[in-house]
Amino acid sequence: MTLRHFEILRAVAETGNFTRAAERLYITQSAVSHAIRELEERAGTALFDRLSKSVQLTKSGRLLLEEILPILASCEALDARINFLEKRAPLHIVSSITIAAFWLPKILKAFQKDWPDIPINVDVVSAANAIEILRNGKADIALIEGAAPQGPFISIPFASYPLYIVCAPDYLITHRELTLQEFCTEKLLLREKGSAIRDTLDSVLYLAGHTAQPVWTSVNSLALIEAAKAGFGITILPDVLVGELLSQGKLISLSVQDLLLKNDLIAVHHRDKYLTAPLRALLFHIESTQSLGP
Amino acid sequence: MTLRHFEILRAVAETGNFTRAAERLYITQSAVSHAIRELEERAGTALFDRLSKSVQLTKSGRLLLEEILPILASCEALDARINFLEKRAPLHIVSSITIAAFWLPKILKAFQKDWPDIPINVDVVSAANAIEILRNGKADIALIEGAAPQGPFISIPFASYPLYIVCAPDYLITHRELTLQEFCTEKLLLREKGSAIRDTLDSVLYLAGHTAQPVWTSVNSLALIEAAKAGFGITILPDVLVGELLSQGKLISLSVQDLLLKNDLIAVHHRDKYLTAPLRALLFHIESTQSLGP
DNA sequence: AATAGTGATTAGTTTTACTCATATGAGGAG
DNA sequence: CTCCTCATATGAGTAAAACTAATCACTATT
Repeated sequence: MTLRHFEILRAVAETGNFTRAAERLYITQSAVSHAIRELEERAGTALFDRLSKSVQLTKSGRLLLEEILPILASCEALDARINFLEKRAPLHIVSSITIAAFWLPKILKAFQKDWPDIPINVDVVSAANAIEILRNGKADIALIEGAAPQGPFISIPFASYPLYIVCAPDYLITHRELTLQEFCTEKLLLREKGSAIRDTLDSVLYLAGHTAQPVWTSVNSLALIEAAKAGFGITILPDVLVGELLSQGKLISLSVQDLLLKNDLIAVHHRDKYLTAPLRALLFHIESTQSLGP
Repeated sequence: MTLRHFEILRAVAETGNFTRAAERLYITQSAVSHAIRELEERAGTALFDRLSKSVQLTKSGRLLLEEILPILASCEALDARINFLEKRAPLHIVSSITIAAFWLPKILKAFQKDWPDIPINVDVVSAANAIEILRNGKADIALIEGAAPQGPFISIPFASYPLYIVCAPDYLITHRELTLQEFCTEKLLLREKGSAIRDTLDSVLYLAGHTAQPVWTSVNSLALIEAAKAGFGITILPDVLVGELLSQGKLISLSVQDLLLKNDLIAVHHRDKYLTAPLRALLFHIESTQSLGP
């Protein structure tokens, strides 16, 4: 009992004639005869009465036909859509806050011009969570800041942004060029551990034998900006967030010896996960993003 | 894209493992691998991500699986019922009035003991109509009285009943044994042309050079009985209808030289129509009916 | 009686589905 | 680090299935 048998049964029922059913299916009458007989043997009863000039469904045949018609219809509908499976599968993106705010909108706008029908799902999470979600296969791609993660992943750097070490103009400070050691003794307003900026800072300090002991920790960069503006201390933030404040003179920029001044953005996907055409297109748009980035 | 591919896809999705899917289906892992690849080539995208120890449906794979599950379920439900197609197909019987009233109840009761689930449909029609319905394939079997019909039919005589020529005791008549000619000059109360009794009578008279000119014609034998009881004339009726009245003396029996005294009952079916098991059983019960008949 | 139109049958061929044997690759254990 | 286990992939060969070609048998029509 295959779909083929069902197709042949339907053709015979519709033409009332083995020979014409065969012509419609581009096979020989003999093949039709075989197929119907196999079905009849399987059913244990005749499906057609053979009249002299035509065949006619028996009651059993009619019952069977009624059952197979919807099955055939489903399969044919499926067959028509199977080429477009990818176009109906949603893309799941996890992204850091900053990338989601400043890069992702442009990327997705460009992507959706090419693939307007792909549903897109964005989750904003920390870098560490992003990788975990990727590992579990719950997302197709992660856009994070910082270093390429260990594990079964493929990382593609696609942009970077400068970081500024800033404080309020009235924040009391001896010089605008600090050593690492001096920096560590200042009042530091920092992002939480696990965030790209903080992790990079911590590792640089660790290698130099220092430790940052922030007076203020926040998961939200905007809170750090406000704290810095109010003169509570020194913070490190992306140019996209503080560029305008610097030019307005509401914050001033410091420099610290040997301290990183930029953050890398990377797109990460699971090594073993198949790249669908839409996903490849998305990656292409991400890679083309460097020039768009601030 | 065959049902087999769908079965394999489902097995892999459920086990998350080509090898175990193969074991479940009693085929080799290689066959599973081939089948999945064919589906993936057809779909133009991966359906499973190959992880190191297992495989996992991609989003496209999940979409496809959702579509094929109901199809597979329908096919399996069908497969379970296909053996019993005959048991769901109704039998369509056409029958003459007399047979329907006096023989059919016993026959159907016996039949339904063996095949309790077969729906049965009885239409009571004239003999001529019965054959026409049979010719069009609208009925499976006809139970009629009279001669075997011409055409692509198989007729099985299964019983016969005596006919009585009767009139009221007070009906004025010279003798109780009439010649054909005398009979024709009496007031005749007869069934309509096309009925078994009338057709047989007419043909006997025609061969002897006579014609019946009834004073009363009815499609309903009971009306003829009442007319005869009231002394309107002579009628010819089956023993099952008049036997009791004769023994009560409300009607008396006459004899007519060379005139038929019995009617044959035959079961007729179309030569080209397949005999299902239930239909064969019904025919068997009909043939066993002789002894049951009155 | 000849003929046209139909399905059935059977032997042979092509195609498909599957197996067998082997390659390949990722993890984990010694 | 190498070897072993546990996976899938691949390719050649085989068995099974589907199909073809040729012919038969039957019915109805001319």
